[in-house]
Amino acid sequence: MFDKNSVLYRSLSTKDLNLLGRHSKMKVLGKRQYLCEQNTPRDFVYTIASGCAVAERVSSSGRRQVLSFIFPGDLIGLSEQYEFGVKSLTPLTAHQFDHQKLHELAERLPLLGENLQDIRKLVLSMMLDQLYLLGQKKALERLCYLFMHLLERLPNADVSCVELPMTRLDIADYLGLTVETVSRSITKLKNSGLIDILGPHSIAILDLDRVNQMGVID
Amino acid sequence: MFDKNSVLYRSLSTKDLNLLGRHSKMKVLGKRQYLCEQNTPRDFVYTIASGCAVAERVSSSGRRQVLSFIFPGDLIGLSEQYEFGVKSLTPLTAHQFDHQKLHELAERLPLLGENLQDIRKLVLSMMLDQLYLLGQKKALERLCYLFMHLLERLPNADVSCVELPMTRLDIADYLGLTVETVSRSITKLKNSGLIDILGPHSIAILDLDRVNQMGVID
DNA sequence: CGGGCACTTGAGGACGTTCAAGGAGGGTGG
DNA sequence: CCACCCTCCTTGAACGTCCTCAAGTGCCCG
Repeated sequence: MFDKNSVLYRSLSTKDLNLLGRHSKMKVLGKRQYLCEQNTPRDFVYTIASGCAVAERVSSSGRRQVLSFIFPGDLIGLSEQYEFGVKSLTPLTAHQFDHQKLHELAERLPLLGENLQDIRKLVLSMMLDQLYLLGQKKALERLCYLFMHLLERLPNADVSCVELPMTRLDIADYLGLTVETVSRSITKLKNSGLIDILGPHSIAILDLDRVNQMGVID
Repeated sequence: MFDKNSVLYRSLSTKDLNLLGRHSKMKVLGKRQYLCEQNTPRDFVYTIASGCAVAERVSSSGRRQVLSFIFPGDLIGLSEQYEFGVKSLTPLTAHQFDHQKLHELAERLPLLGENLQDIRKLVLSMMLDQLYLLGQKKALERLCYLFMHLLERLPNADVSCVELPMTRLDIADYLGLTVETVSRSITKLKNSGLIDILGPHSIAILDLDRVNQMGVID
């Protein structure tokens, strides 16, 4: 039932997983629907079972920063309040937990508590990477970072075909660029022979070394 | 002994503070010295008693992202490994705790544990702000954000005089800009009458409303 | 007093944005 | 099933912001 790749469920016994299952509810969303909305009190915690989503922060002036793309296994809702909205990119299924219950369970199942801690560390580490990305890297480098990131995180991605479940606008708002710059940069990467464009929503990575080198954050 | 403004010590009884004090050691640093270095295993947790510091991440290519400016009361070292270096900007004093001991104490003192959780939330929230800042805001807006931030956080700051304990390069690396852009933007803010430059390391905020409006993140 | 570092300012250029237009795909209703 | 529309993507041209390179000034510290 639960995705073994999820950090939340890692190392848990079948018994523990069943216990978790009894406290979870399945939530199903269509395309471009909100799993949770910005600035609302957190009621539930979710783990993504299938599909992709985006965590976004929209200011009153209308500008939007995409904080993260979200994939199967990921956990949503660790902070007290939803400081950002989460919107599905594809049809999506998620396991819904009452956050109070989950923390009670974490007290009883030390492994679960550890997993929650690990998730917090992962989130922190990813955010540090993104800060470096936005502060220091150029448009082409940012895109290479994204492609490597997607290659790692998308369930069915491989070098010969990386699906892009998000729009150019989502990418732009994630990388701190405009749609046009994203589009032009992708074209430029293709013309340089680093990637191939298989369709508007899928690319192939032709020169993994160079894409990786341009994208890495160390 | 301990700064009451620090979130870590908030609400703690004198008895609890004394208990903490018995497990802490004073650490004293000069200017521009490392409290902890990037990519070294975390051995200690620190709270800043006096002085300012900067949390920075330097990549192998030499580019540097300043993650945060650090002020009295702030806590350093919650993550497993130092994912960033912390360097003093001014002479600095800090309370040093063994991180193992601190977490044991947090088990025994629920208030302390809560404070640690609150700090994690604050850090997360500040990082989200900074992501928005770097992804969406322009140079002038970033500077206004910094000034408002310093006004809130610096112990002795008020509208008529905000000290800047960091160099232009620190500011540039924090805001994802170059030294020259920072310098020019400060001049531009002065020429627009939003601020006054009292010296290379102190400014006055003349039009608080507009500076705030340009800097806010919502 | 000298040297070095930090800060400022200028000129020119690169990178990214804005504005505008055109095309391609997908979904809906006739 | 086709026509239409809408959204998304791409491309071009002009512009603006920020960066790079370079020079000059001021200040702190030895």
